[in-house]
Amino acid sequence: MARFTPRQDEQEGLVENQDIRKAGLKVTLPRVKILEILENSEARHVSAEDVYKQLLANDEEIGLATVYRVLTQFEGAGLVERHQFDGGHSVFELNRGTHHDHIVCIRCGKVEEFVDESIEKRQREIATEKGFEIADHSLVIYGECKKENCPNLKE
Amino acid sequence: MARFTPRQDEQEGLVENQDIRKAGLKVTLPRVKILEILENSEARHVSAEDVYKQLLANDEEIGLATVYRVLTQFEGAGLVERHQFDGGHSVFELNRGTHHDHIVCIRCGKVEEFVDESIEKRQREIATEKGFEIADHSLVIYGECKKENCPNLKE
DNA sequence: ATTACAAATGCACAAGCTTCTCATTTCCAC
DNA sequence: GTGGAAATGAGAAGCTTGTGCATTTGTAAT
Ligand SMILES: [Mn+2]
Ligand SMILES: [Mn+2]
Ligand SMILES: [Zn+2]
Ligand SMILES: [Zn+2]
Repeated sequence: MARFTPRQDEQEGLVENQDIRKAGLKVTLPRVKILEILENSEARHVSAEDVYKQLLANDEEIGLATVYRVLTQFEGAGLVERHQFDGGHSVFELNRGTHHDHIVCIRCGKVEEFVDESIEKRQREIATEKGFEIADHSLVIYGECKKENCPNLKE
Repeated sequence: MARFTPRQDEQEGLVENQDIRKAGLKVTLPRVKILEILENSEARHVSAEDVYKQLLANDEEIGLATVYRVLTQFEGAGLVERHQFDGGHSVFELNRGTHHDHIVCIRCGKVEEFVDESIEKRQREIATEKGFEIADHSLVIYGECKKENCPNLKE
């Protein structure tokens, strides 16, 4: 009966297992579960602690150290991106292949995304002017979202 | 002879003592020394640890906790600005009253500054589009500075 | 100059986030 | 199925930043 049992990744129709392999990493249960959480989580931008708490809620016995290790490896492999919004701790999001910047509500923490080609272009020009070979950039706008939408302002 | 002894701050021709007072803070030796370091330090952008090490080098007996406390108070008073470049720890710089953004060399850590009004304007427009009341923003370009200038690339 | 008291400091300690250590377990090529 | 390298879990440790408290310092009024 074992002969016709499909492998788990085929069974569940997941594409991410191949992504993990492509990154040169062994396909382990923690890595698969963490990737699932990144895919399915309500919030697109999550901290390591957020991922860990989700794992606990799903009764997965995965250590916090592993979460940090795996997220860092996924970052190195280009599977996820790490951001450092003000406040010190990192947040991660699945790399969907399209660059974007962020606007964050300083009251409720909501994160929205945007792309502006004219800003991108000016950044490239500035780097060139300064003699820098640009590798990356981080643009975060901080503000207060609309009062009627902001969960931290119901008075 | 004491009658005609000028106060120390007049004696040294420093303007910052008044700035500290204007912020509603007592003019204490640690605060004066820390402000001096921010004014005179070679690097415009320094970490709390950098400031602390400078103090030690100057034989000042000022605790690291005081450095953090004072820098945070100066930030609150608008005397200094705090930035969170990638890497986890904060860097501080004297507030010279003019907003600017930063471009950082990922090899040697060098920081240069720039202002681009078209980027500033687009940011304001994007915030408005998204229904955010803009409070602040952080734009950092990461790249590699010119090889002949980069101290971490002499081969 | 002395006094008087709130404010600030230094030290030790603690919090919060992240990384490391290492014994044990898991994946995977054979 | 087995072997062995790679990965994990649990906890300790590291790093930056903040706090509690006894002591010192700055300030303004004597
Ligand atoms: Mn995003
Ligand atoms: Mn600057
Ligand atoms: Zn909000
Ligand atoms: Zn450089």
